[in-house]
Amino acid sequence: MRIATWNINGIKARLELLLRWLDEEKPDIVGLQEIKTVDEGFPSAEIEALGYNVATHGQKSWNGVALLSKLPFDEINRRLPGDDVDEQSRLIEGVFSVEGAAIRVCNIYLPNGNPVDTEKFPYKLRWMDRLNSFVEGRLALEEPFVLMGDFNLIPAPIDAHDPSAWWGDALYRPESLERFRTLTNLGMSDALRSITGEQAFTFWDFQAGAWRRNAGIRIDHLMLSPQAADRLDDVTVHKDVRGWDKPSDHVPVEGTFSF
DNA sequence: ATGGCTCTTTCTAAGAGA
Repeated sequence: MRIATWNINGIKARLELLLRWLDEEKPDIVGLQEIKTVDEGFPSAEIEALGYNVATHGQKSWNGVALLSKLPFDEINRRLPGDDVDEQSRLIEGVFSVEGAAIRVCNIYLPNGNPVDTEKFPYKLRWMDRLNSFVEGRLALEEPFVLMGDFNLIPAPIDAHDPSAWWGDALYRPESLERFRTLTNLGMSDALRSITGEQAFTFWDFQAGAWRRNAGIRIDHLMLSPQAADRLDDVTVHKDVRGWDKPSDHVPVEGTFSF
């Protein structure tokens, strides 16, 4: 089974790109972030025509996440628990049956957190604290659990073309990295880093010739419970998609699993 | 090499992204 995450940066502007990639790669489960539309505006019919079931957690203008799956959904969960007044649509989770067992796939769009001297940074940190509490509960289920998405987090110096340029940025601040380490310490492993020590970027800014200069960062991740990590065979970063017409600034990251 | 994009909106300029 192949499970992918992709920040699509606006589904309306990116539908042709998504359909082409789905048609070429035919992944089993895809988590999209930044769909930037309400649920009613999501082009489900075109995606269902390629054989996918679709679940969305949309929001007007900003944020918004979706799950696409060739397998039927046994369960769908929306919203990150822990703050009843948080209006931002940043989490959708699906449960699927494979070989008689449950596989849980949670798709997130973690807050960016910039600028750090505004309310956006403490919101990011609180969101990460809530996420870690949520993950603790999921790990107690002892299931194959994939937590994937745009984490807006650079895990280590190797994950940026120029780490020093990110010093002080919410994606690389000590407070953000500390909370990401907590996620790892709870038992979630970084799929790509468990496969390779090589540098691999997932985002290149639209500005300043970042793609041409390969001035990227790695912020899109698949984090795995022990039961999912045991079944991981490979991780592929679909870097070529960044060079397609009207690309997103992020590319798909896909894990291949033996279930 | 300090270069400067692309999305959204009861748009037409401004906020957000990272």
